[in-house]
Amino acid sequence: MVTIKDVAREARVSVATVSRVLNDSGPVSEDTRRLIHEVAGRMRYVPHSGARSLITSKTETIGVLLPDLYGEFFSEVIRGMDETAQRKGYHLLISRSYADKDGIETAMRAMRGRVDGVVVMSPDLDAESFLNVPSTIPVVLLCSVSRGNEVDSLTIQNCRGAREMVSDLVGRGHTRIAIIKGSPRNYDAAERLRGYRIALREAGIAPDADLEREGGFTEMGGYAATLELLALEERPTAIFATNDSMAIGALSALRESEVRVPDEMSVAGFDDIPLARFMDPPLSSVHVPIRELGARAVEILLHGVTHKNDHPRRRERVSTELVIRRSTGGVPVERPPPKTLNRELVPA
Amino acid sequence: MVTIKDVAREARVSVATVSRVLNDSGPVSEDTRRLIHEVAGRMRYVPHSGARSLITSKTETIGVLLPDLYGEFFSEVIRGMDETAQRKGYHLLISRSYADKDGIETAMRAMRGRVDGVVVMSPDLDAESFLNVPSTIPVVLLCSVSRGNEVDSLTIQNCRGAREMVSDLVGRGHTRIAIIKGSPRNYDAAERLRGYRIALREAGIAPDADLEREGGFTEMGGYAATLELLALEERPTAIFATNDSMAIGALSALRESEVRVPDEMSVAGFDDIPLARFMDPPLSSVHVPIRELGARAVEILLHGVTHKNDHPRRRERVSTELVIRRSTGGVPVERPPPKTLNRELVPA
DNA sequence: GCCCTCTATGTAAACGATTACATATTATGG
DNA sequence: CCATAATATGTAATCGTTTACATAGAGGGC
Repeated sequence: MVTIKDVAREARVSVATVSRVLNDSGPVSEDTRRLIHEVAGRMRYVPHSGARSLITSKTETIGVLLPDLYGEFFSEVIRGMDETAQRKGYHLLISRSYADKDGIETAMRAMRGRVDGVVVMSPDLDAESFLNVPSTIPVVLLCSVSRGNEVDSLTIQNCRGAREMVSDLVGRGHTRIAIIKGSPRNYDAAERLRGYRIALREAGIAPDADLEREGGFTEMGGYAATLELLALEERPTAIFATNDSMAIGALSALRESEVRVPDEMSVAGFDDIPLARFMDPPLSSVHVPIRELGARAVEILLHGVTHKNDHPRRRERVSTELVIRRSTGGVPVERPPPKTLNRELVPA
Repeated sequence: MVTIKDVAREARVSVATVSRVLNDSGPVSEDTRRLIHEVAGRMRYVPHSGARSLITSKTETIGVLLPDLYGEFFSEVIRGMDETAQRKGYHLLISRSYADKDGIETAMRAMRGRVDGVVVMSPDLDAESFLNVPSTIPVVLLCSVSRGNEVDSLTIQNCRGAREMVSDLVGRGHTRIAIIKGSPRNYDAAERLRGYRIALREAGIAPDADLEREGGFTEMGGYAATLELLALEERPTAIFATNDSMAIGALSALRESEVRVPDEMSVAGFDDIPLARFMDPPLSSVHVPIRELGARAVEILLHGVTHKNDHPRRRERVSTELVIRRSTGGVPVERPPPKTLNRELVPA
């Protein structure tokens, strides 16, 4: 592998000069500049990023810690992250970690010296506990509960979104509204459940434990939960799945059971993944700007990076938007999602 | 940030001893070993991976070059890669690159010194041309045409899979079978189209240009292409979409046009993404072991890494399997996918 | 008591870049 | 024509590790 020394030797100059030419730093005569470019090109010299980052202490890489890589939601988040990261000249080092504290800590250790900052997406409720290792590099907590004021955080307006969706169902005459929850240890899931309960209370509808099922955020889970709901003495007339994967599972179960949607049963999801509008019937959902979520997380992180992690901490929450399609009795109109990302600061 | 020197000073030993303890290399007395562990733990010392990899010339990271991060297919591939990579102690550096030669070259340069090998997934037909930069690090070409013998490659049995699916449609009595193609520059797309044409020829069905539409591998593209097909004088009775995203778009268009599936129109996809079986009706598809594909790519790459890229090159192709569900008139039976990955060596 | 072999530790040279500082050359101004 | 400044280049330290080699002491066999 050809190094800067090889280039210097071949061009009969010092490594310093080569470095100066390649980085456009310091004065170099036009002749040597041309010469070195020619030699470097001919020798196919490629700088060793690892070596460079050791001395500059910038890796131009940001780490991403994910709980699991599953489904279109994550695919879109990563896409958003990669887009902005790349635009700002950064790379993405992705690591799926076990959601527990140990897993996160191990992963964080492994990232030392490889990244300039980390986006941690660990919906697990006690995610922040890994912060007893006060990290010197910037961290953005994504979709996680954040208690302390050590790191920046970015979350989804889960509670409000869920509440709006359930209220909308109420407005359409439903009184027996079931929910398919995610894991109780999952922050997003917990917040969406909270929104559901608030909406019911506001509508004066008594909660019913039979109507709260867990689906683990997977299609299969939503499918199974729906079959359970259908087996109830007194069926619900609407199902609010707390993410789209489960809603898709629900639709599948309803079709197999020959329950017509939305005539006999309304179904709503959460996230509004790109697929949602292609479902049968098109799925009502709480729109989350998924890509922008990833993009914004990277932006916040890079702000921390440029300020050497010595900046006032932010706590942001991105807005959701109700998208009513046919699965809850809406009319088939597609409005394009808003161009700008609506977000708000969350008081500590 | 605390370095190995700090630990050495605090423990009153040399850096060499600290290094030996932390890596379990060379003899160290039990006393010093305990001492150093204690000190390192107390000071929260974390080795700087960048510095280490500079001297060991192992980064324990593998690069992944993707054409685009879109949909469940990529999400699953990455998942498969991450699983095996992590199991073998490697990280994933992911980069979405413009599919052209320049883009790949730039991305490859940027990875110098950051990774021990690269999985390049560039379905673009002239992907391998970037190899005029004879890379010294191992490369695995994933889902790309590979002409030379410079690198390992792993592909999908596209042609056979497509051929089997179309033959199956023929066997069910269809003679007007449309195809929704991907980009002609896409290797997978081209091969699937080839399989379709072979199957038609075998069945003695004359090709019909009207029945070949392009959908760009997206839901929207499949949706639009289907509307075009429905507008034809003489409609097809079956649509073979060359990936599931387009098939989902097709189902959506058919439903809106009130064409019943499979009674009036059969629909088949390719890839068999996890969602396929939850469609309405459940989507017949050519099953591709997506996660295993990613996993196997990493395995092949790591084989190259351990052999310092001085190993006989492999050219593998993973088998597909026909999965007939209701969208082409199948009966609703779900068989679990095979546990082991079927693959074969491809002669050069 | 001597030599050899272990074991435990330290010293210093890498790895491949960047960059502060020193030095040599040329240009400018009086 | 000399002092000074500007330009061009080289030297060597540095980043945080690993590791080959050197050294020192302990133990064992003769």
